[in-house]
Amino acid sequence: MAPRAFPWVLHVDLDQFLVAVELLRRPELAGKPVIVGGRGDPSERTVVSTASYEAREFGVGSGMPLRIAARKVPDAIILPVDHEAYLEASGHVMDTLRGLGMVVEVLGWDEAFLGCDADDPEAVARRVQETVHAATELHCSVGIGDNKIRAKIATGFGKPAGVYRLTEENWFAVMGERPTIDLWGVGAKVSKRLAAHGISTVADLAAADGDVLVGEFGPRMGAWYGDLGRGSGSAVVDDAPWVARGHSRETTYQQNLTTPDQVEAALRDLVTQVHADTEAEDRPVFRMGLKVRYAPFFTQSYSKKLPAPTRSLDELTSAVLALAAGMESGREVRLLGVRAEMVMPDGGDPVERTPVRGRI
DNA sequence: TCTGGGGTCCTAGGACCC
DNA sequence: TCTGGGGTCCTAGGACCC
Repeated sequence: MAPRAFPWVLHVDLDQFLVAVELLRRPELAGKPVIVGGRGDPSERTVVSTASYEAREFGVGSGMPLRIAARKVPDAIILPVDHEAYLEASGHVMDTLRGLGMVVEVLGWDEAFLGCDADDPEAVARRVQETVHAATELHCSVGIGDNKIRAKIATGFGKPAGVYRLTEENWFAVMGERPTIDLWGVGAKVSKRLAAHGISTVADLAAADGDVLVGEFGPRMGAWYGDLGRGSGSAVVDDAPWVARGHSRETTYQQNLTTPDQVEAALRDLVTQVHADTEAEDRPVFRMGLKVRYAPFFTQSYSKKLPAPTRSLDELTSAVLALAAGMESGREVRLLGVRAEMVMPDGGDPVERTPVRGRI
């Protein structure tokens, strides 16, 4: 169906999704502090993907080094990330949502926007929760908004397993006095830069001088942040399948790489994986990128457009090795990443998307 | 405390052309 | 000998999200 704007947007977000999927096959872990991350080994360099609500009580959350999480919750059950299982559960959830006859815009493994025409969106939200639970035994929270921004932010107030409505009516009452970092798309860096202009709250941002924002962040992002402060945004829901612009593979090595031979072998391995990912989509590659993190934590990236789009592993490999010639010698390498950008399926330009996750 | 992996989009500055 | 302004393409780096 062609994308269109809806009077209501519902944002569906599965509660503690990775943990919830694990609990389905290990119900005896319910009620315990469960952490999903890496290969399940807290001695490795990795982070928490999802923590159960019980583990969050101890201050553990997504993105935290697994080592630290294990220290905070000594009796936590730490499980490895099982992509296949989550992908399958995710597909089941998304199919269930489509089965309701609604337009579904998938945002990630565990969340989606739904277009809603009904007069009583809360009733629809409850029906979504019941249907998803009946089909998958998974609980979700639902945010209701008059656009995607507000729907997305509303979900946070509904967790867990609740429903919350955020519209032009209550935007400033609910969000006005909150810090800008609570907005979707404002992180630590941007909130600090805003604060330097005396912009601390959402209401401050909404009232901020557009010229100040544009001066600080550029024409597009400046305008974007102003709109974000006012909670204004698109209500278009688009169920067109996602087409990736590229694929990348990266590895943080448990022991830093120290020799050029180790680096070259690792790069060849990564290029081979990326090549397989692009071949799986039958799409030629037009640009290759290389990311290097030197110890202790300094990142550099390089990229180069190829002379012509190609599907040859040899050509991708030589391109990456050529980029690697620009690496600093004699420094220990902590992470390597290889990225391939692919020609769009119809050969045309990629469709324009907007700043937050390219989706709103 | 020590920081994953896979994505997206935006901005700035240099090169190059007219 | 010293020098404009505008446009586009390319690359590096930054920021954010799940």
